[in-house]
Amino acid sequence: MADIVRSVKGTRDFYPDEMAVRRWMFDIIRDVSTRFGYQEFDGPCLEFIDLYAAKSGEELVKEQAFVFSSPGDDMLTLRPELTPTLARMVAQRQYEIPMPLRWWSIGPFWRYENPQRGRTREFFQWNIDLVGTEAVAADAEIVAVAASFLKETGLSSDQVQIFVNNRRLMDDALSTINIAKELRHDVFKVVDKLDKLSEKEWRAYALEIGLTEGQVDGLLNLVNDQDLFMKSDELVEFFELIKIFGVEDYVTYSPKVIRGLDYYTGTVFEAFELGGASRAILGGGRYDNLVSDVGGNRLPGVGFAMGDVVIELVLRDAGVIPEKLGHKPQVLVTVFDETMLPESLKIAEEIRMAGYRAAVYPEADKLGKQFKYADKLDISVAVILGPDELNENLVAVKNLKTRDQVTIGRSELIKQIEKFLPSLP
RNA sequence: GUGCCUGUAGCUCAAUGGUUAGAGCGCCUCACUGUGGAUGAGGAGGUUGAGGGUUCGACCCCCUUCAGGCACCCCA
Repeated sequence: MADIVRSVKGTRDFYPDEMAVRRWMFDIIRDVSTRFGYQEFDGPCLEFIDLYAAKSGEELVKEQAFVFSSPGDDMLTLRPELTPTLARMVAQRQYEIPMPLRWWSIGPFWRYENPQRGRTREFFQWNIDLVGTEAVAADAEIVAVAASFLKETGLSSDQVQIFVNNRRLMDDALSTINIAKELRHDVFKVVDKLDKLSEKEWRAYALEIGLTEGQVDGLLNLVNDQDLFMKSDELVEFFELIKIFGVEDYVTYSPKVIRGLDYYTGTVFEAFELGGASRAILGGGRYDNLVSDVGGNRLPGVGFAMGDVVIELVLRDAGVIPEKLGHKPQVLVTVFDETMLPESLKIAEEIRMAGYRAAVYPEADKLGKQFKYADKLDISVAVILGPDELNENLVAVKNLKTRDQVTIGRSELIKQIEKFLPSLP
């Protein structure tokens, strides 16, 4: 055992049970994305480091990306996020792609961080973007997609909420309490920290970046004003539209949501598990310059990203992951002895043609062992074909759940299996 | 990058510094050569993460190192 080469730190093995959960989540993501008219796309997992130098947060590339030189001495990186790739792909065909474009993607990403609960070094991320429009309806649609996903997984609006704010509104509001423009970037960071620090620590942090006591008080009033959104025509319209999308239960205004990243310009939002850990399930917002950094013309858009690790924890905690996932065989065809193997194979093929998942025990062995095997795989039906049955053109079918066994004519086989398999999972 | 905690059988864990490191579960065999979950009997499986030190004696104490977990940082 000690000789088995271990897996790379921060990566995960997906055994069939875990893979089934991942498949289930990804299927919901695909269903929701495509239902809203989004097209799937993907880029390479390897990119030149230059792609990220311009745009992403400094720390993301310098300290959190897997960077290495290729045998040809190119500086490459395993993609830590999708947006720069999306920006490049859009810029390359900026005047060919019909705008606005609706694209979505799910794939692996890598960040060199210390793994802990809810965070790995290799993870999957769902990205979805609506690019080429500044319409508020686009913002509402993207949030509606996020809400629809959460709803579809079985999470209730008591368990999860999407909090929405607007950077422009916050900018105006900060002006009313006389916070200088140069401080905005830092102030956004301060607001972002609000729920992560104690009030005392938070106040100290706010003062440290250069705010006065009066400004800190003003800021506190601001971020506790649940009606602040009424001062923003954009947000008023946004929430009207959210009602029409039918997801208003899942969406709330919050002046505390601001997002750390610099490139957001308008609507910003984050989904949180309520009551549980306060880590964001997904986050996104409106940006004005998707492609200008990679050499395109100004192109506004709105989108969000969701990692698979946190959402899976939330889904697990909420107990909404279905019990029986995956595609184990439904029927095991036993092999009585070596001479019977061809007949068993024939029967299995017959069952498959009828649309059931059937596996043949691959060799002749004690029936008890074969049953035990079926048991461990949670297979519900076994087919037994011995010399007695073969001589009279019969076959025995056993319901492993109820222990009922019947011997019937070969032509009745499928009908009997149907009786024993109540519903297709 | 920083801090804290933990490494003993496949898994979950025991074992005052003192014989040959144990248990439950799991695994294999048999009771049961045409029938599984139960029961009983037997069996396999360990360089106690690795290296060094202290000691008459180390799973236990000390140092180093590796790995894992958690938290900070940052973010999905």
